[in-house]
Amino acid sequence: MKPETLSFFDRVYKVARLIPYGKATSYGAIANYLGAAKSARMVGYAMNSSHGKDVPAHRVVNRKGLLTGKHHFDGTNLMQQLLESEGIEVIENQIQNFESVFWDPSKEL
DNA sequence: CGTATGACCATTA
DNA sequence: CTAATGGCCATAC
Repeated sequence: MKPETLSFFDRVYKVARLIPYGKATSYGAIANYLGAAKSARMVGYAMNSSHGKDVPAHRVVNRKGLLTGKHHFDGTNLMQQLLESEGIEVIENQIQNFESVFWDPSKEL
């Protein structure tokens, strides 16, 4: 019931679903992997549209590991809880040891 | 159709 | 060092 936007969004969703458990990536990393390093915003916007999809948006954060999009989740700390549930330490909406859980599609794939 | 905004990132001043 | 700006694509009004 949603017209196939068929764009970066679809590709972003695919990559987002490829994120392994206990890992997280950044918008720019995905955009870079898609060949649109300057379209990091689109990735974030795609997540916004990912509502109702199998896209683990909680595993996608900004370059600093900051849960910028946590505000878009159901609850206020839902995103943080999900990440912590995966073994990722999150404090004040910021992922600790981010590089430790950073998953770069461009490198892993 | 044109304008404004958005879960960002990198560069330049 | 911090602050400001450009770029990208899609959605909403």
